[in-house]
This record gives sequence, C-alpha cells and structure tokens, in this order.
Amino acid sequence: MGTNSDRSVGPASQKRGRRARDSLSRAIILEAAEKIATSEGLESLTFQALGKELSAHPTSIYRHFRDKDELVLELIDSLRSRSYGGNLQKTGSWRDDLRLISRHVREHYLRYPQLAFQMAARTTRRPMEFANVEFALDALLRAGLSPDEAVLHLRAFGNVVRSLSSMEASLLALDAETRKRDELAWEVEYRQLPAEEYPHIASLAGQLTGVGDPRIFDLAIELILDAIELHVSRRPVTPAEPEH
Amino acid sequence: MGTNSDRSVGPASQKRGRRARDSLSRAIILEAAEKIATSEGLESLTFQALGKELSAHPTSIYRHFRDKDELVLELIDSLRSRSYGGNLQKTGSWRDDLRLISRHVREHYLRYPQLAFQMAARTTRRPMEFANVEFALDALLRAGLSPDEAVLHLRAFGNVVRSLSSMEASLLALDAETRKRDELAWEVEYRQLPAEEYPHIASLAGQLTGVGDPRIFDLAIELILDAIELHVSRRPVTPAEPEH
DNA sequence: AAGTGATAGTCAACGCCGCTGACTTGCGCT
DNA sequence: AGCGCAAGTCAGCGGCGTTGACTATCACTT
Repeated sequence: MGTNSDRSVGPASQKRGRRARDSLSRAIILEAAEKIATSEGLESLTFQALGKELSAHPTSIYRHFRDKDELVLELIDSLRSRSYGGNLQKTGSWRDDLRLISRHVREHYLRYPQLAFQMAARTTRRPMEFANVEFALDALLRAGLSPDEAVLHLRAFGNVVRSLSSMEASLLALDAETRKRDELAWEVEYRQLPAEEYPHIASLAGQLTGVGDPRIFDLAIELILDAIELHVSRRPVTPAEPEH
Repeated sequence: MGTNSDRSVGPASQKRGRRARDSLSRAIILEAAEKIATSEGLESLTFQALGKELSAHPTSIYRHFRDKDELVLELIDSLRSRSYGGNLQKTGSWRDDLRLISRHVREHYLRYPQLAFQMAARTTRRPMEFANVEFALDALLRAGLSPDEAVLHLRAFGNVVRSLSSMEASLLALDAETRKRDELAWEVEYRQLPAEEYPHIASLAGQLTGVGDPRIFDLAIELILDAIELHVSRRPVTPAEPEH
C-alpha cells in the first residue's frame, strides 16, 4: 500500500490523488473519449489513454461501461447527433438534395474513420437515420421515380454513398506509412509493369491515381444521378406527380 | 484434444520437435494462413495460431515475411487468383465485361467475408490486381472513354464494386442475431413511424427492403454502366482516340 | 456520533497481440 | 573436415482489453 498516512489530504495536495467518489460518470467519460478520438484518432482511444485523460485508473471505466464496445457504440450515437444537426434543408432540386446528403454522410464518416465501417453496415433505427431516409426518399420521388423504383434506388444510392464513404474513411484509418506505400504504388510500381502483358496500364500508368483520390466519390455520385435522370427522362408517361 | 507433439516416440526421434531446415516456405505458410482465415476468420489469423497450425514457432514466420501486413497482402492475392484466376475472358461487349468482373469480385468477397474489408481498401500490387485493372481499363476504353476519363472511371467503378461487395460481405460477417434484428427493423420499426413526421416512410414502409437486399448491387452496377454509356453517346466527336 | 454495508476507484495480474534480438542448429560449400 | 550462415527457436518487450480482489469513501442506520 502507498504510505499515504494522512488520508485527509489538503486541497492542493492531490499527489496520490484517488479521484473523489462519484466524480466519474458515463457523460464525463464520453466527453473525454470524444476529445481523444477527435484529436488523436480513434485508434488512440484506449483505456489507458482514457485513464490518463481523466486522471483516473484505466479500469475505473469498467464501473460505468460493461466493455469497450458499449463505450464505442455510445460514443457513435453522441457524435452523430452532433455532426448531423438540422442541416437537411430541401433546395428544390432533387439532384442538389441527394448531392447534399451524400456529402454530409461522407464528411461525417471521414471525421470518424474508425467508426465508419460500423456506421455503414448497421441499422441504427434512430431519429437521424429516419430523417435521412425520409429526405432521400422525397428527393427520389421528386425526381420522378415511381414508389417501387424509389425504394430500390434509395438503397442503391444509399449503399453506394455509405460504402464508398466507409472505404475512403478506412484508408484514413490505416497508419500513415501503410497508406503512403499503397498510394505510391500507383505512381511507382504500376509504371514498371511490362507493356506486353499490361498494355493499357503501361500507357496510362502516369495518370493512374490512388484509390483514395477524393474526386472518385463525386464522380460516382454524379454517375448515379445521371443514370436516374436518364431513366426518368426515358419514361413514356410521367406518373401521377403530386408536385405542385 | 491437443495431444499432438508427442516427444517420446517420434519417427525420427526429434528431441525438441524443431522443424527440419527449409521445411517452411512462403507457400506453405500461406496455405496454413488460408486454412485459418477461411475457417475462423481473419481476426483469428495470428502468428501464434499460424505457429500452431504449422507446428512451428510463431516467430519462424518472420524468416519468410517481413511483417504481418506482407503476409496478409500475399494471402489476399493468392485467394484472388484461386477464386477467379483464368476467368477473365473478353466477351466483346464492354458492358458485359464490366458486369462480369463486378460479379467475380462480389462473389469473391462474399466467399471470404472476413477478408473483404481489407481486400476492398488495400492495394496489393500483385499479379491478379494488375490483371483486373488491365481488364477493366480495356473495357472502359472500348466503351469509348478517353484515356483520362477511363482512368477516373476505372476508379469510380472499381471503388463502387469493391466497397459495395465489402459492405455486403460485412453483413454476412455479423453474427446472425444482430443481422436479423437489423433487417427486421425495416419491416417492423419503420412501419410504426408517425406519418406526420415521415410521410414517405409511412406510405412506403411495406416495400422498404433491408440494406442487404442482393438486388441492390446489380442495380447500382447497371446505373453506373448506364451513365457511362450515356456520357459516351453524348460525346460530339467519335470516341476513336488513335493517338495521344 | 459510531458503525456498517454498498459502491466507486484502484491495482496487480492474466492472456492475448505483433515484433525484436540473441541464441542454436544443421545444411551445403569449399 | 569444418566453417559460414540461413533457418528455426526462444525469452522478452510493450501494448491491448479484461478480471477479481482490495480499499477508500459516502449514505444510511442506530
């Protein structure tokens, strides 16, 4: 045991500072977790880092969260509501609306790369998810898709947005060195491939970009929006359109 | 149970069961790695598990691979060639070719759900990756895209294919109970949302499918192919680009 | 005001993980 | 014949999440 004979320590001497009773809570821990995750990345969110940030013993957190997973899920939810405020305003153009929401999702994922993978695949059934679905459905219906089509295109569009964002985010989550090596490959190793075997690669190697090129996301979104527009414009008769 | 490594009565009386010199190789290690990864998942592919599988000391692997990353990249590409090694035959139709390769990739990812995430984001710089890139580039150029466009569209198409496949695969990797709960949400919880706040969801709830609906992938691919075709058909001049 | 019991914070330790550097072994070459 | 050196081994480092025992503290009784 520590030789802290005087247990009633003075106000200034917290050297052997055990935290005061009830001075921790889920909210306080989540606040510290967010600070770490946003400043150093979520890969640095460890119990030891949390303990340091809180000036508490790392395992104290187990008094408030069953395990790390519970902590992370709780963190996700608190971050999402902070990130997606009430920024979903219709512009009048369905294309702009879908572009807008895709950018929101992508930015949110890129802000929290470590969580992106979970966010992309899981269904959270929470207000922000409901609002996103409603918003996108509205845009697709205004584009002129039938309800049946809108439902399926919502999934195609949404899955593309979320999965692309998640993938881009996962690149950020790789450690810097690995990422650099991967991206550099497209500029170095691909240039050295034999032209006999890979003629197109050989002739285009100088222009090949890495898979993390930010232009890719925008292009993919525009391609899908183009296709939707094309599809609607080819429709023989415009279905009953409630738009005033 | 693990009554292996009997030291008493050995055929060659190896006192310590040290593996014979040169009895390990990259190929042999990769074979064991594949066995572990496909049966228990990539997260179970550890050096200790590998050592056990090979009856070798875990660190022996470091004689053949610089680090775990190199091993994983090599494993991915070896699985890839096994999965669709010689199946990339041009059909004459660029649309069919891109569809073909997208199906190959998707099936491959669904076959190895645990690896899909890594496969989607990482650049392996190995033969099967080269072959895929060459094949898709050829199709995009035949579609009529300029080299500049082809390079960027290769990325958009490829990223969509890989990230969608990876997301779909990740659903398979979730434990069954979680998956069922998520999919059920679209059939149950979404039907109960108030129509005042979410009118579209309320009216379409019966038709909303889960994010894992297999039709989504095909639709997304067709949308992108449609958009490419549209883009080329709108080009004022013939797409023939004999010289740079 | 003393005592007590529940509980929050602490601590050492466990078993994993990837990885390193020093060692031993034994094959192939001269 | 014996030497060099690559291949296999081994103890150990630092980090991770997690556990169960310990201890301080506070609210409530008496």
